Amino acid sequence: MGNERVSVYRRIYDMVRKIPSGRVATYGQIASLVGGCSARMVGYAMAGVSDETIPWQRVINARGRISIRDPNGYSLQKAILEREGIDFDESDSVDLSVFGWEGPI
DNA sequence: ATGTTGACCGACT
DNA sequence: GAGTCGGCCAACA
Repeated sequence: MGNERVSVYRRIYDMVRKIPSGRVATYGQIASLVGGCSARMVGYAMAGVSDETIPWQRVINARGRISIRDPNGYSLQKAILEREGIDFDESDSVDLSVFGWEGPI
């Protein structure tokens, strides 16, 4: 408790930092864990990331697909995730039951 | 202030 | 599977 001083964005980024390499989380999952924000806010927060220490690439949508519309950003995210060991099936989707993050303990 | 646009989501057709 | 819709809410014009 007692973290109301910290902005929601900061808490979103802190939660995203907890996702281990080789795992992915969904926007809604992060929003739910952080509380007080919607999946849309998480997506918006990810879009503005410039900090190298934030593993923004490990956040994908609830269907297990990459949500970036820009083709360059899309292939960048996919490439990084594949390098981390994430598998994409023939329809470019990740099996969340295999690679989905279980959450912070 | 108002309107539009998103790296969303779930329900529906 | 593909579209559409309403709800969500910050950022921007």
